[in-house]
Parts: sequence; structure tokens; C-alpha cells
Amino acid sequence: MVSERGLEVLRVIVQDYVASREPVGSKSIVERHSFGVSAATIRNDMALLEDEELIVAPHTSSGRVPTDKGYRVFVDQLADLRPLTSAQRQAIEAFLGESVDLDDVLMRTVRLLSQLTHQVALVQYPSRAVSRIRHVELVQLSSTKLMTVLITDSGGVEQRLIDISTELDEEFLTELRSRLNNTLGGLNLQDAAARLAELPTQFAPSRQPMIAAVTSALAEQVLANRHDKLLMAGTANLARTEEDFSGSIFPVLEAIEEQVTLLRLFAEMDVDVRDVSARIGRENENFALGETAVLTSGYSASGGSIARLGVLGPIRMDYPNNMAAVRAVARYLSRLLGED
Amino acid sequence: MVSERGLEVLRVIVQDYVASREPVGSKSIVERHSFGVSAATIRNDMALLEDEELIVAPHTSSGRVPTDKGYRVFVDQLADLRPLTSAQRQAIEAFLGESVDLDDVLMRTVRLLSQLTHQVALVQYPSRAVSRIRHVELVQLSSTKLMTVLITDSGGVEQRLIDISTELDEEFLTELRSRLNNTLGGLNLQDAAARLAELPTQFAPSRQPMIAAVTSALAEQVLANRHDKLLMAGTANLARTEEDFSGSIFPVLEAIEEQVTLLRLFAEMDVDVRDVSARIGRENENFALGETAVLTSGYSASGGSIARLGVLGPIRMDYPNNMAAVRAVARYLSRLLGED
DNA sequence: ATTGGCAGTCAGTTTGATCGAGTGCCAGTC
DNA sequence: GACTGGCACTCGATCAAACTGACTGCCAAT
Repeated sequence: MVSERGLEVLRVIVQDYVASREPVGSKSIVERHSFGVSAATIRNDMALLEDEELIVAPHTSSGRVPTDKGYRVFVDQLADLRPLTSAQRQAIEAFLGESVDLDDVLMRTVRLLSQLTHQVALVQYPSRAVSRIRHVELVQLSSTKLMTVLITDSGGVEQRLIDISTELDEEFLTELRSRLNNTLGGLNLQDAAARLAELPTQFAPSRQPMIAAVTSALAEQVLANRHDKLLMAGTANLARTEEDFSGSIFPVLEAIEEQVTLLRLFAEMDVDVRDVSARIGRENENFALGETAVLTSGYSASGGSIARLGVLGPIRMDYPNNMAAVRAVARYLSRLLGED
Repeated sequence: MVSERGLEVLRVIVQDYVASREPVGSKSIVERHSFGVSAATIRNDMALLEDEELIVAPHTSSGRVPTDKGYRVFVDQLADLRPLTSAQRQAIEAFLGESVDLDDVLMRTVRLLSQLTHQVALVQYPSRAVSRIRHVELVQLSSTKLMTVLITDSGGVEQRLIDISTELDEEFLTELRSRLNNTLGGLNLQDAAARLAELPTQFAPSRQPMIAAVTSALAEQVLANRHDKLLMAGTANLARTEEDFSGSIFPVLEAIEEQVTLLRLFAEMDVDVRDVSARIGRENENFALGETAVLTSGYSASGGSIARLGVLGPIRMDYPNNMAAVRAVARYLSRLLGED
């Protein structure tokens, strides 16, 4: 079994390796840290850590490097994250304070997070599932083109174009608009979808194809979940830490550009508003991200819906700092978007 | 002076170098292309091309590589772009055909373009400068938070959050809403801004601070130009062609993530709807993109406004193919968004 | 349980020799 | 005057051999 000191040794191996990217040897450990024992003793501890597969030696005669499992144990031991520096806190306040709308808040958030961590930052849009319809607007773009705009009380706005085969007249449009608003206003999205299905039958048969086109567009909009959208910033940081990826960063960039992958990964992770969860290395193998680590936390937006944010980077990253940053930003964002 | 055959030699040097990334020697030229002269003759031509600084030899005894100037001459000689293959044309049709709104069209466009060229693709949002206000909506999010939504007849939708110091009552909101729509509906954005400035004075003094908050938010929205927004796709392709960048791709990724840089670059380039313009290598030096080439074309959106799209990649890229793709996509997009 | 010492291993670096692609130039040919 | 064949020369790339130094594992001693 690994001793108390053994875990301490693991800790400094992770620390030093993250800082230097050099395999860490027993000698340099006793030099840089005051363990009060000799290098030979550290070697014995390291042999045990290697038995447990927490560290490995890249070649017969070299220092040790943490394994995925080693990072995992290291991270799980980080019970108490040290809080951010006051400068960092101020940066958060200053950066997010003066946002003008949801898109803007999230955009600023993702940029901020990538700056704080020097990694790729990710922010998922909050779900609209629980929000209510505030207003529906129909905008005529041409004689046969119509745009539907859906506004929800949580501040979401979404539009869609539709082609209408028949000519439109302004008068009828006005009627339809007020009819839609009367019917749908205040409903949550589930109920609205149901009502939309009934609507066409209430109009004259000649109008029905057109009404059907409008309502089906709206129904799609209502059901399309914005949850499946995310913002990203700081991809350049991947290039900065390129040496930490075995081949090229190409597969990683490719995987994160394919947002679907990330959304599935997000979906699999714990969503804890209080805490940060981590997936390290091979744990992400199914997502073509076996050489990356992902740190996420949940944040709560209006209506009690919960979405995720986090960072992605090489396995060799500064976990304490990055986890603290993710947690702090998630909390601040919850406060900003939560209930108010 | 460079002879006719000299230019032909330049052409094959660019072609072969782009294909192989190997400096091209006189011998391999006579082997792969039927010039009907000997290698020594080609060498003489190459010496002239070198005098003109169209090619250089990386080291004393190696083949030649095109200079930025060489690529420039090569590109300028590409008078007639060969059209896309029919498979490519079909891909465009299929990909863009079934889009649901402006955001969607542009998103699909940028992805398509990056797939066709295997480079980073860029699409600028069309300007709203000439569009008219279709509808203004005020959405109350909490007792002191309000969202303004601006809908234009070109299909643009934009929202903004504002904090109101005083309590809001629904009744007054309704009045303000209809007042705003009556005043602004149908106006173009310039005129609307002027009207907004007058509006607060028409209300009771007690209301004025709040009205002022709303109108100034709207005025900002009206004047904020969506022209300053662009979409990007295919950044992973930079990693694929990494060897073409002297150091790392980090500075390039950084520069393109800073969209402002690209927008300034776009602004400097010719905006020709018929044709594709190129900036190669050092021509982009001011933008920290001295190791990249940028190909752009203009496309026309509704209301006659013109925006740009294009690709960015290493200088060593397949110009004929990429220029043809940029042109084809720009034309298709013009047709899709143009006048209808 | 810890330590000092020692032999063994192996990646990384340096050195030097060799190889070969490609050039420039020149004298000769059409 | 344009083209060609031939030759000496340059210089990056490649490879093997030798060397260095950082570490480990193990063992006998404390």
C-alpha cells in the first residue's frame, strides 16, 4: 500500500512535472523539497507508486511521469481549492459586469475563462426547456418569404425563415400574429407545441397550408433545444501546449470543432453546481480526446435550468489553478444569471 | 527579362512545390514536364527567375522554392479559373439548399467552404446599414430588468439587456412599446437613431430616466454594426498544414481568434463580387499573418449590401482550386441572399 | 525503516564520414 | 544566340560510433 509520504511524493511529482515537462527523478525531489529523507528512500516510495500504476518511467533510466491514474488520484486529493487571487477576482467582475445580453454574457465568460486558465474554454447555452413564450413575431421579408421570431421570458430570441407558397397579405398576417400571441403567450414550451398543432384547423381551409407552414416552423423552434449550442474560446492555447500531444493537435482541434462531441462529453459528466469535476486522459477516449483533460462545473441560469462550462487542455495542466478558475467563474455566472 | 518559358517554369515550380513541399530542381522539372529542352536550359531560366526574386534556393545546392512575389505572379496569371467539379457543385447545392435562417445559412456556408478548400474559412455578416426597422419588442425579465429586441426587414434580430432603476408596470410598458413601434416602424437605421433621441421628451418627467435608458439601448443597437461579426470554420486545417509555418501555428491561431484583426484585413481587401482577390505572405505582415495567404470575394446580401467571405491558409496552398471554390460559394450565396 | 554506494541501463548529444541532389559555369554544338 | 553536356563544388541529410549523464534497482550496513 502507498504510504502517506508516498502520496506526498506523487503530489510533488505531478507538480514538478507539470511545471517542467521533465520526468522527475528521486534526486531532484530531495533537492527541491524538504522531505527529510534520502533519495534512496524516495526511490522506494516511487517503486511502490509505480506498482500502483500511478507513475511510470518513460525509459529504464529516467525519472517518473504521472499516469492518467496518477493525475486522477492527485486531483481527487485536491479537496480544498485555494481561492483565486484578488486580481483574478477583480478581472472576473470587470469582465462580466457590463454585459448587454445573454449572448454577450456568455461570450465574455468563455473568453475570460480561457484567459484565466490558458486553456480552451467552453460554455454551454442554458436550456430553454422551462422558459415561457413572451412574444411571437412574424416578419414579412418578401412576397413569399416569412421570418418567425420567438422570444422567451428568459431572454432567448430565435428566428427562422420559411417559404410560403401562396401570396401573403399584410392584413391576414396581422390577424395571424395577434392570434398566435393570444394563444401562445405565457405558455411554457411544451404546452405551446401542443397548442400549435391544433391551430391550423381554426382557420379557413384555403389558408390552412400556409398556417400549417407557420405553425410547424414555430413548433420546430419551440422544440429545438438551445442546450445543444456552445461557445468556445482560446483554441490557440492548444497550439501553445502542442508538445503535450503525441502526434499533432489536429485530431484534438477537429474533435472540438465538432461541437456534438463535446456536448455528448458534457452530458456524461457530473453536473454539480457546487463543485468541479474532471475527466482525465483515457477517460475521454471515446471522444477522440484521450490526450486531453476536461474540467467542468455547472452553473444555474434563469428558470432554474442548469448548464455547464469548463476548460479543455492537455493532461499535463495546472489542475489546482484551473479548477479554482472554473469554479469561480461558474459561481459568478450563476449569480449573474440565476434568479433576479 | 523573364521569357515566356520562364513563366511556364515558374508555374510548374509552384505546382510541384505546393504538391510535394520539396524544393524543385531543374532535373525533376524536365522529368515531370515535357518542356522539350534540357535541364541546363531550365537552370538558366531559373537563374533569371531568381534574379527577379520570384524563386529562391533555401541553400546553395538545392532546388528552388517560390517567393511571396513568385506566388503573387502565379496567382495573377490565373486568369481563367477552372470551374468546380460537378460533385462539388452538387455539394454546394445540397449543403446550402435547406437552410432555415440567416445564421444558419452563414454557418453552413463557412463549413462548406472549409470543406471544399481544406483551409480556414471565413464569412462576414452582411451589413444592416440599409435595412429598415420592422418591429421593436420590450420583454420584461424581472422587476428591474428589461430586454429590448430589434427586428429588421432583412431578417436580422438583435437583443440587449438593460437595468431599469425604477419599478416597471406592465401597462406603461405596453404603451411605450406601441409608441416605439409607431415611431420607428419602417424607418431605416439612420433615421431611427435620430427619432430615438427626441423620444424621451414626449413623456412625463418622472418617466424620463427610464425612457432614456430604453431609447439609448435601442440607439446603441441601431448603430452597432453587425458588419463587425464573422464566422469561422476549419481551424483544425491549420494544424494539418502545420509544417508550412515556420514556428508554431500559435500566433496564427491567436490572430484569427482576435476577429478584429481579420475584419481590418477584410476591410483592406478589394471587395469584388465578380472576382477573387488574394493577399499573400508579407502582404499581411501588419496583421501578424505574414505566413499566411488570404483569398476573398464579395457577396451581395439583401438590400444590396455587400460583405466578404474567403479562406485563410498557409502560403503554400492550392490557389487554383481554392480561388475557384471561394468564387463559386460567393456566387451561390449571392444568389441565395441577394434579391428575393 | 532508512541509508550510502555501486553497477547497469539507456536517451540524448556530439563527432565525423559519406552520400547525393542540385547548382553555376564553361566550352562546344546547332 | 539559344541550347546542351559535362564537371567541379557546395551543403543539407543521414548514419554509425563514441561519449555523457541522469536514473534506477539492489544490497549490505545502520
